[in-house]
Amino acid sequence: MQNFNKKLQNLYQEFLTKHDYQGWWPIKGRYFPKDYSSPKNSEERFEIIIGAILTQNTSWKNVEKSLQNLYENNLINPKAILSISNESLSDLIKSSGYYNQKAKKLKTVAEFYLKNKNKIPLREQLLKVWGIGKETADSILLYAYKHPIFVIDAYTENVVRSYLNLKTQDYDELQELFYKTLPKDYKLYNEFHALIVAEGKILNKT
DNA sequence: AGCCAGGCTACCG
DNA sequence: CGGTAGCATGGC
Repeated sequence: MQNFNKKLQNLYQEFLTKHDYQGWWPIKGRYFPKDYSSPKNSEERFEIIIGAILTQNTSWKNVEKSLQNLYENNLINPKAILSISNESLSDLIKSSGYYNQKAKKLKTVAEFYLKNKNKIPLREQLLKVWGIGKETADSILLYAYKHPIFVIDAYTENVVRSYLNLKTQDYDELQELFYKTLPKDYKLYNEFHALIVAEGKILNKT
């Protein structure tokens, strides 16, 4: 077990050397390596939340195009999202796929965001929102609210399996692994998850 | 020309 | 309950 902890901690350094700082979460298409200050305001926070929805089972490349469309129409704020029709909204986010579902999800999230204005959401509250599951909730808590929450995704499962020879697919179990092993530091969790994605992308091709 | 991407919901047995 | 079809575009 001690050995396992050490392996996981070493993996962070290893990936950092290999991939360098990732600069997550991107704001307006730009990454800021080694800068963990975003979101700097409410608009950036809402942009991250929108991105977290749009990227569900979808490559970030496709999401960027949708976000660009939303900027151009001044839609990176909850009130604007709520005032546009479902048809127009889904049209703007078409490149992200599942656009009918996601248009609805964006509205549900916008409503939640307005209702809890200036409040930090709890994980259990986020999970009750239609369209937000564990990974999206955790991404929002980590990247939009800087909470020390470790995000688990398909890449994480893959990386843990190939580097640590652990083959669980259970979200909670995987998450617990990281909590038991790493200090609760949101910058560390931010970088580590981004590095796992960088590594996971390579892993899938080989 | 398939297969997959920074998942989630609804429904099935 | 656990398992899975459906959602849908763009890139490789």
